[in-house]
Amino acid sequence: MPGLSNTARPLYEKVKDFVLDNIGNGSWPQNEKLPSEHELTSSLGVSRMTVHRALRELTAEGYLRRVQGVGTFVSPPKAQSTLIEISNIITEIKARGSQHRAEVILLERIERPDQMLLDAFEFRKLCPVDHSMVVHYENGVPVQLEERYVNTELVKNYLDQDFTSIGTYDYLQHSTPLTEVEHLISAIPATERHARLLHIRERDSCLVLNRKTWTGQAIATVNTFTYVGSRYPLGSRYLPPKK
Amino acid sequence: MPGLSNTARPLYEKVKDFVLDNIGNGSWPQNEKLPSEHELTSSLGVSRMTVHRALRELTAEGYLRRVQGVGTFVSPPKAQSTLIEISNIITEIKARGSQHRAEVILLERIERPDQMLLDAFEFRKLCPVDHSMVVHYENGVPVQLEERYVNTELVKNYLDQDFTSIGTYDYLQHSTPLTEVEHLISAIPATERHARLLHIRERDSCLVLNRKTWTGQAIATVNTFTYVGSRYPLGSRYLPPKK
DNA sequence: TGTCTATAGATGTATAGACAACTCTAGACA
DNA sequence: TGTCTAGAGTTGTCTATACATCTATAGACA
Repeated sequence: MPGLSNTARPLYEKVKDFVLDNIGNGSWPQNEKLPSEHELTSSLGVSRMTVHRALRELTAEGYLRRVQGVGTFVSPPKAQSTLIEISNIITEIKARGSQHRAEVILLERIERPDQMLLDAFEFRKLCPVDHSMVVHYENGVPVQLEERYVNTELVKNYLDQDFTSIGTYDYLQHSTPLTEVEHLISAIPATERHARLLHIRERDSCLVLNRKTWTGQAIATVNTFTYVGSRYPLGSRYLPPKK
Repeated sequence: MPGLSNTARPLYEKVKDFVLDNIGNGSWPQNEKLPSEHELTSSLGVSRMTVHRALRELTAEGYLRRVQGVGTFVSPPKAQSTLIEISNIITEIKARGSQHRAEVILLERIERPDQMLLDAFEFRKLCPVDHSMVVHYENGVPVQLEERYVNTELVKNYLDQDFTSIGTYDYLQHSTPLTEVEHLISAIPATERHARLLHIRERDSCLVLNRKTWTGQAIATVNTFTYVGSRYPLGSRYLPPKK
């Protein structure tokens, strides 16, 4: 019982607090070897399974590193690699209390993709591609140009959906759950077309989020989102799980 | 034993696979109520703790939603909000096999910050700020301008560290573990200074990652990274935990 | 000196059982 | 009819125990 707080939390949470405290106040510096599960079990007066669960979760959260047969160690502090959450623009606009509207600029089927598209899809054999462009407005102001290319072999009836109301991913998620995703964020100067659609000047800076989706071997979609930089930055906030 | 794979994985992993399979092939659609732990226990022939661990981890990973006293349900598919990992540029350059070099452009102490700085730090009382600018090179090509403002009250001896070799965060992490972080990604046109330091043209598009760090109430740092968009995009790849 | 092996010690997984906490509902009761 | 209550069902936590698996090392042995 020495060291464990007496608030009404589960025991394994108290053990986690105990460990985080020791890391936080410097008692257990980086790469320090923790007491073994057995030692913690007897010194804290809880069962080994409880200690084990606490240490396992802290490991999953990045605070500890465990090596079977050796021991448990304090990990170097994280957040030198940090997570950012990219959310669906429709839900985000609504979450901000703004009004959302979408406008379909283009819907077409490309029967014979050019070389650039073929490369992007890593095609082995030729296959038609569906192409869509949608502009999203927040309170009447255009904030995002969304461009999608979809492999027709993998997603049927892509062009039939309602592009103005459905979430970016919802359609694909329903048809093919558990896919792989690749993201790439970059900055580009606005082309003449960008400028016209987003009400900005040519060569203004745009934030581009490129998203590729896989199912098995073949690539199903390439989505490109162009955000107007200053109007719509991507953001996130990380709060450590410390209570 | 019906339904569990026979590869050499731990049992709770097999149970997770079993659940993910049923979600993936549509047997258990969105919001479907899963069999209770007791039912899974007897139908799969494993103990309840094993089932419980599998379901708990799948819940933490976002696949399930559990309500005490009611049951377990299939969550709507995730990845409409997706995670991106931002890594330290030094380690990333080295991971790509390139050579890294950094050049200190400026080191100064601002005794009386102007209004813009005061706002960024949300200062209550006046306090000097340390300011640094470093350019990072990959194989001799400038790829990033790193600008930091540090509250001197919270981080002592900031200007004494070796800016060219130490990781972006390492120093701060050592002195103050378990901090809060806020990120903002945006795109801006290069100023004359950017253009000169990064060997690009004025008004070229730059990717900006703004990072604020907090310890308790006061803000410790505001970091600004300017990536040259096309040369150094931010990226990530998400692979579902399916084996 | 070098190599192999047995072993201690650590973490990883699995089980059975018990109790706690929460939700919903059928049925008692006014 | 409306309200309250007891209970069944479900998930959450905790313990005690056992065995598996991995690692490092001390000591036997060539």
